[in-house]
Amino acid sequence: MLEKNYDPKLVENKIYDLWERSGFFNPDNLIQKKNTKPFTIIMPPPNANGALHLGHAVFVTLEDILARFYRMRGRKTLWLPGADHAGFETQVVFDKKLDKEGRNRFKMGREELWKEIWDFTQSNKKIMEGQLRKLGTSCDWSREKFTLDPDIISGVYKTFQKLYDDGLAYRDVRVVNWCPKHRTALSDLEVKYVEREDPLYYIKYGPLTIATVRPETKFGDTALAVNPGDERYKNYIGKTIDAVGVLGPLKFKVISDEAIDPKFGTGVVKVTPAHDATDFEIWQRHKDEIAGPKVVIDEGGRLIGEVGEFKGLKVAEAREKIALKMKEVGILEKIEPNYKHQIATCYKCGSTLEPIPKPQWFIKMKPLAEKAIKAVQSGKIKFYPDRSKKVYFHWLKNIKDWNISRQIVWGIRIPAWFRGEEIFVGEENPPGEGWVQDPDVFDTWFSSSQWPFLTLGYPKGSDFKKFYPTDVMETGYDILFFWVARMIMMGLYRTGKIPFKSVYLHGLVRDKDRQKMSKSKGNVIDPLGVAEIYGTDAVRMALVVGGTAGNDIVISEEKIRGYRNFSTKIWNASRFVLINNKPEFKKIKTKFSKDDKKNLTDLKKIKSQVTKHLENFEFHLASEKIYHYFWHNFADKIIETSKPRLKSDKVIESATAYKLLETILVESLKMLHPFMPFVTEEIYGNIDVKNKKMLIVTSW
RNA sequence: GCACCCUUAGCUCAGUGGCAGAGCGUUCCGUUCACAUCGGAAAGGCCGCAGGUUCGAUCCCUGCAGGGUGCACCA
Repeated sequence: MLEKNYDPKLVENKIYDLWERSGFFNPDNLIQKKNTKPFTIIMPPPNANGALHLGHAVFVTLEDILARFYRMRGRKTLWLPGADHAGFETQVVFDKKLDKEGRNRFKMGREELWKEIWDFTQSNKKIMEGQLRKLGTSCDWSREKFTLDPDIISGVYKTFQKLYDDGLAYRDVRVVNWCPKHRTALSDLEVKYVEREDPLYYIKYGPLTIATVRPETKFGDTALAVNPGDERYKNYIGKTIDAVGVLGPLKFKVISDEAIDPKFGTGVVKVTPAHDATDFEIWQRHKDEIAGPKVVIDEGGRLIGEVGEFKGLKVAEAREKIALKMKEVGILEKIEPNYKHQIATCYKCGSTLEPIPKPQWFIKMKPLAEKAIKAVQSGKIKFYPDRSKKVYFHWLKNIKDWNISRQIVWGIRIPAWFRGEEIFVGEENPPGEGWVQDPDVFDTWFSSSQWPFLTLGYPKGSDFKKFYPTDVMETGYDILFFWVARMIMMGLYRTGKIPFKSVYLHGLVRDKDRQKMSKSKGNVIDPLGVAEIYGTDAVRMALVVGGTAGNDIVISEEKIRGYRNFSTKIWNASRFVLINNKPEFKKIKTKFSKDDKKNLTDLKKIKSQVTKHLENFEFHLASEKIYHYFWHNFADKIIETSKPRLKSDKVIESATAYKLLETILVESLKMLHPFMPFVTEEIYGNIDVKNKKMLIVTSW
């Protein structure tokens, strides 16, 4: 019999243990219903570098709803959990930790650093696994993967080798997005553009004047450029002009290039191939005429090379001093003080990125992107919300090659070796002497892009044959490009098949004033903390109701409290039903009245609506419907009107009333189970029904 | 600059080509009843603005305004 009050603390751990020991999280222990296929979700592996936050609770809830729903519908359900080593992200977290301890990764050996981060992630991973359990995650722990498992690394190597052999992975020197603080290159997606006001300097180059916000790069200039159609400068094209530099006289060739916008500034540009990506490309088009990259800024953002007295200065300081000097020399024409422009910054630390030339590994994206576009256009992969595919197309149609080299230790080391001009790529060490391995590691997202098929043991694993393509990829819209698009590209490339049939994108979690949650604002809700107070079921419900695909999710403690009240309601209504059961009812043949039958028809209707909504990933509609039905139909009306009947002297009357309530209760618990698994399983365990199994595997 | 989204009750959000919805909040009433972690009731709306399509538009189309997000970029 149910206790007077529902206490999640007493119930949740016990129920989770029961589920876990039952083996039902593992599809191998489930019975497949006829004419159905397995149902597969690969969990977005949380980063093993910190505690779970509400964003994790969102994906756990939505995916757990799907897993439980399809499991109850008789499909062999695999929800495969994992953890991500999260290369750069973890490196940054660990850097901060080292900083607090007064240490620095640049002063540590590779092995030593690796070992420490390994231990750090392993202990985080363990904590995270416990937290996932607390949230009710019904995933198959026996298949859990880590992105640095040997088989995963081996698979990543094979993919890289295939890309290399197919000419899709190549090594090249490019001006890359360089973070001087973290001392690594970043992909274009990891660049955050912020608006800033800076002085715009107009500088004389002999007879011509250029405008720039970066006078400190002028030591790296190798030419001047104008638009070929610009009448003003027609006579200069191809000529070499004499100019006064801050360190003495200079000569520059004037070239013409379409990339120059005649309407901007003076229409003349200094070409600095080493420190500007566009200028680098201009140089590549004019290799015969002008000199290439002349590096004058180093990896730490300090001036180096032929920079005279400015050597060793940081960029910002050098800029001011150079401006003064230019004024002295008489080549500073004017300064526009508040020029508004966008600057590239590191998405993690906000440092201004320094474009510098570096040899890196790139992936040629166009051919991969075309197939990924087709897979969605043809409808093989569906997006929820549908509109997000427009964003997906837009990105893929304008995609640039992907820099996958990172100059950090934490990650999968690139399996490439160099010997002079020779390059060797392969899983095994190269034959012969004198090879040096690339010290760089892969961008984490490179390995993540292969997650769905590698976790299933591609190409030979039986799981791959059974569970691939997976059914749903459920993740946040903020990683549509980082992860989802790349998984589609790499899945198609490696396996020839789509990695998943549906993509469901949830939004960011915001507080009740629509603010993003952040530690500095002090509005962070710890999912485990509120689950401890109000119960996991309440937190899950609060995350689901009112949240639609692709839109941000608003949550507050009040809302969670509201759904705590709902679990109380479920508990008490169930308790009422169960205390009205009598042993003799079993023998009574009940006869439902007209009203009873109508109630049962209504129940059926609700059930089919909830089913439809879940099939369509309309979690908010399904949860609202069942919430409303249980509270305002079942508890408020059906239970209330049955009270006199339950007290009736005629056993057939009371037995029928009871039977009706029990029937509706059982069906309601089933419908509620995916959303609120703990309280429903606990109550179900106290109901005396025929051939009872655990609710988690009771037929929907 | 280009793209995408949003604008509905005090707040946060659902929703539909046919009388406008929920939660929270507010106000009032109610505790020997499964439940005060509750029940009952009420107040509260030009569905952003202007056109168009339609018998009928909050919903579909066009334009505008305000807000948000993404992508790109001119030195």
